[in-house]
Amino acid sequence: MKYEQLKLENQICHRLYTASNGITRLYRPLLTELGITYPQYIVFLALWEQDEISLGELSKRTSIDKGFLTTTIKKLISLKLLILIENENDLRSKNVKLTKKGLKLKESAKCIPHSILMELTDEYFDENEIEIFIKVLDQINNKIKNI
Amino acid sequence: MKYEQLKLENQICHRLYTASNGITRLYRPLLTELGITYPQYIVFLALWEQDEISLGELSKRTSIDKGFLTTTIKKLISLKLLILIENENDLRSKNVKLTKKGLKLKESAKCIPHSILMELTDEYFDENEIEIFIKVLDQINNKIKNI
DNA sequence: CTTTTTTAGTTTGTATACAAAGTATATCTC
DNA sequence: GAGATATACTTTGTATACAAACTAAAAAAG
Repeated sequence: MKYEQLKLENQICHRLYTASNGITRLYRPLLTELGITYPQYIVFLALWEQDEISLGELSKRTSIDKGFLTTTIKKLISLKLLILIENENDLRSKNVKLTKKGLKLKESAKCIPHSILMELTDEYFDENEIEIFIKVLDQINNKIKNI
Repeated sequence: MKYEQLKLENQICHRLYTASNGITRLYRPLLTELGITYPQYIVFLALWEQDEISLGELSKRTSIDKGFLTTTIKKLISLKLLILIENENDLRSKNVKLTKKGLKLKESAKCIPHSILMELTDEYFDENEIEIFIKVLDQINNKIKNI
């Protein structure tokens, strides 16, 4: 078959693209309850783990593009969930800091990972296969992280 | 650990999100040469396989939202790669049809899947693991297809 | 056959993704 | 320490993703 490799069915990338979009849709109603969106949630996951990091560092940890991160942070500041703090040692750099409201959100978010897991897995998922799935995702991410 | 499940490192979804965005970035330069974008490429993969299908059918096959598909098709029509044909039996429905130019693009696209594979796999990827990877993606997609 | 409901596609509004150009500060080089 | 270079972040422009409201035609129900 001359064009076998162009068949949609044979594109791992299309499966990945569909799955990623779908998972974001799965999160949407849960996150809407918290008043945030998926990439905003990713920002919070990073900050709940370590607060007061620079925009550059936050971009690295979340893999969210710096340009889009600027927009996202601005939005979260307008929602009183974050503030930006100037770095005295380097006036170009700014640190992101959770407000009390932003920190409190963590309590409401606690149940989200479990809820998502439940929605995804009333069909049987094999533990070992999930492990391999994660391994391959990590290989891909490792391969493309500098692109 | 009370919040262990909120750690970014433990989010399969974030890995998936990063991988999907990264793969799209990987395609970008190759597709730019053809003058198209990633979702446009997905539309072509579907049409090269079967031409003259309705917008609804195309949306189902590509998992591209109908609203966005309307925009995408309009763009591709302006690039003279497609045309829309009225369906005489149902005036609500329209069929998408490749132009000669759109059909010809297939020849230039033929090498893309292999190029992407080469870029991704100068590190070792295990055949069996890829198979499991695809299986899990299919399980996820199957689970969320109606959301 | 008229009314109701469903279906196919479009439009609108908001959020996301990201390349590329721009601004300001810091660091390096001589 | 003045000029060149690099870094941190912002802005701009275009494309993507998608919910929700809308339009028009088809199918179903009465």
